[in-house]
Amino acid sequence: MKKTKKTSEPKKRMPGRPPRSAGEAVPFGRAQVVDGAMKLLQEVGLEGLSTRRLAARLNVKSPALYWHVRNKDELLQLVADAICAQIVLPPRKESFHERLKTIANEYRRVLTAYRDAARLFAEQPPTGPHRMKLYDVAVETFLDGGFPTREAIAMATFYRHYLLGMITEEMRGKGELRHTPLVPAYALGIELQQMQGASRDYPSLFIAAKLLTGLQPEKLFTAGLNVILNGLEQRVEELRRSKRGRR
Amino acid sequence: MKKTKKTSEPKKRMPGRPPRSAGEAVPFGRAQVVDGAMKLLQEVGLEGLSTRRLAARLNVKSPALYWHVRNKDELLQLVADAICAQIVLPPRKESFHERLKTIANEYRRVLTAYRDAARLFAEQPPTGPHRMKLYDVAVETFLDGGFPTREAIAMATFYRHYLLGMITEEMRGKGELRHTPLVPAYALGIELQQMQGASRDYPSLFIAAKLLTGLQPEKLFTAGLNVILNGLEQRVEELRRSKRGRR
DNA sequence: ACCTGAACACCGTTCAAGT
DNA sequence: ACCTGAACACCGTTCAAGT
Repeated sequence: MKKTKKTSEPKKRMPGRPPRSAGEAVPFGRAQVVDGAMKLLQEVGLEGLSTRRLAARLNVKSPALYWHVRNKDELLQLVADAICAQIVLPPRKESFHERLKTIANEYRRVLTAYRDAARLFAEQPPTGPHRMKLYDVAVETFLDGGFPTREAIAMATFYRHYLLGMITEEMRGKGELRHTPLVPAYALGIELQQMQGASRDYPSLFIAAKLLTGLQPEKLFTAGLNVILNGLEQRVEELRRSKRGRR
Repeated sequence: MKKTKKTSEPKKRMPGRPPRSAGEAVPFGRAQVVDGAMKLLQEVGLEGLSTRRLAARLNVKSPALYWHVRNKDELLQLVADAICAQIVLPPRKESFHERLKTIANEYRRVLTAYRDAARLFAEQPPTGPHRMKLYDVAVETFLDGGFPTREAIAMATFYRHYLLGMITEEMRGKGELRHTPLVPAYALGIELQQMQGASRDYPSLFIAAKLLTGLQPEKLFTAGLNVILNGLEQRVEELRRSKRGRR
């Protein structure tokens, strides 16, 4: 996808290319567009990220973007892939369990660093070289773990959803989102507190709402992570047993 | 939320209300708006569901909607809640394991019946009485399972994300989405097949891409479900042990 | 090769005005 | 109480035209 087809991109600086003369306009390529989009994302969030705003930020009229990028969707995928590029993949020699753990922690490390990144990842399919490589490594891990192919790809996908879900939840109420009107989880809690009849209609939720502050994200993340890792480990053993039984 | 505050709604048919005379315009309330939105959702999907289209569908000018509904967001939440209303909650007497299982199966049963429902649920926070009740029951289940409050609400949330993730994936390529250009999972697979170098760059993914057809959704769903259920069960026992150890 | 001007077909929402 | 007309401030995208 990087070196194959994709949108026409300024040629890779071929030998005979004329050197840029002194007062020429700032070079402006796909990289700057993506970079600008990432910064804009940080500032205004996923909702606020529009092609027109991005153009304005780059001191350019909005149709200009369409020279560098097919459409908004491709732009978002490029942004997601650029973020994903920072994820460090686990070496294959690590164990099944360890590999999944480092994938999880890396996911979290990188996605919590960018505003709305988890939501972006959830919305955009894993196109783009880095995301596909990550996907590939995940599938490989499950294959190495003994999962049959179909199940391996399913598990890699479910695992991804689970991680994104945990990270999304962790990001609610976090700094980056505080400008947003009111973050759902907290809003829910506050609403519940004010809502007469809440303690009758939603007793457990009402109890929980009181504890919405003072959450310790990492702790919950590892708790959640252990749940799925243990579940997967159990499945691995199950598969191993059934294999051994067959021969 | 139903009987408390919320947007002004045609009064609950007070005693002295004048009966509707013969040739009067079709009664038109919030219920019809939500109903129309659900039908429109089925036809055009989440992307296509705009307030203006909905208005047109109801033979009304778009500002008219704002009498019945605060804004588009509230409308979407109402739609989500209406769908959620069909989920049958497990009785409390069932075991932890059983309750989570029926929640999962009900989720799947209902959400696969509506186009883009899983995505709608993932995007919209669980406001609305039915979704909150469901949330409440989930938290209750985890509390009954022995989870401390903070962990209970976290697990209920993670569990929800996991289920929505599985259902979302199952819906890719399904009938309702076939009109859509090309569904990501399949598109990915097809692209991979055509992509030269794919077998080198993404070997595991490439292998898996060949098997993207012929998936058996229910099978994968239960496989995925068992993973998380086993993981949770293990955590329950862990909590039980540590409790017993403390006294 | 890269950008602008002008335009198209849409959005969500507000608000005064009608009935 | 409920709806319309007119308008506002936005969208994403195309396409001929400029340089």
